[in-house]
Amino acid sequence: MPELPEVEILVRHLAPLLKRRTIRSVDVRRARSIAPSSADKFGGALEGASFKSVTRRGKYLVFTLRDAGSGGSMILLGHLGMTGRMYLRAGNKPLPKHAAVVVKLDRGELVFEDTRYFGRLTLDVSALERLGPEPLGPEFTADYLFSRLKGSSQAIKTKLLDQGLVAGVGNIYASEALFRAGISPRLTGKRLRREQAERLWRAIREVLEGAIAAGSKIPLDFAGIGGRDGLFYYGSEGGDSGFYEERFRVYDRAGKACPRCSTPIRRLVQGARSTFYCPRCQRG
DNA sequence: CACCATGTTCCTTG
DNA sequence: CCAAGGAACATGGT
Repeated sequence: MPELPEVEILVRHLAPLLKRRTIRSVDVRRARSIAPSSADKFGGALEGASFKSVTRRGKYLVFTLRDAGSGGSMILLGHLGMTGRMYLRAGNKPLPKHAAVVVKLDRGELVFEDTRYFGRLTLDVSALERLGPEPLGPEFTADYLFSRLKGSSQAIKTKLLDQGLVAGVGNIYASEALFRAGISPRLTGKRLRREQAERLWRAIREVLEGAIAAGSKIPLDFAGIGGRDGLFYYGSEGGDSGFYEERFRVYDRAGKACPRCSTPIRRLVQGARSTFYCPRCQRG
């Protein structure tokens, strides 16, 4: 579920559902999924607090709460890791096998489910300080991107995964953006020309905006009322409409035809992660 | 059994 | 001090 567009869609669904809800108690079912790791401290800090807003920063969910005692603000950060999901549970359904944390509200309960337990729900907000600019915000400019990349001897694809460079791009959209920009994932930062940086800047924004627009059209049920749980899959889930089929042009498409030139898409490994690209459309 | 998976942090090496 | 590379975390799918 986890790159910027998926988190953005999740936040848009959750915000109205959680606003003004009060936390009654917190059921920590996996200690490693929270911080501070003491369930008593974690739950104690949250009990009685109410949601003021739910926003996003990079791949993080930012829950701004009103503290019951002091009346001041506090922030709860959420990160989905690789397999995290969040939704309000329908009262009649059992908890999922990998429910990590259940936040019981004055009405309903928020479930944080996470199969691999790489995600977190934390009161420690220090991770935010290390994040680079929002890719869709005003601070992320072509000049910024070029100046940050031009000294790097690292492959450009690997650099795009650096959350300190730009916040929210992950393994899928890094490949997608490079394809859209027609740039080889192996190109190093120092060999990237200004004009390429400009194209890459535009491609990153377009790819993310496109994914958000696509996600906005999917009927989802984060309130847990309908037939499906409120889960937003990036992949070929959902069945209806073949909607997901065209979401990715190169990611996970090794051996399949490039949508632009029909050359088979290739997979390579960079920094222990898969990269997908078209060897013909992405040279140099 | 082998290998792969949307992410981040920590450790080592240079 | 910094950059870069890799392992670790944990579970499931193919």
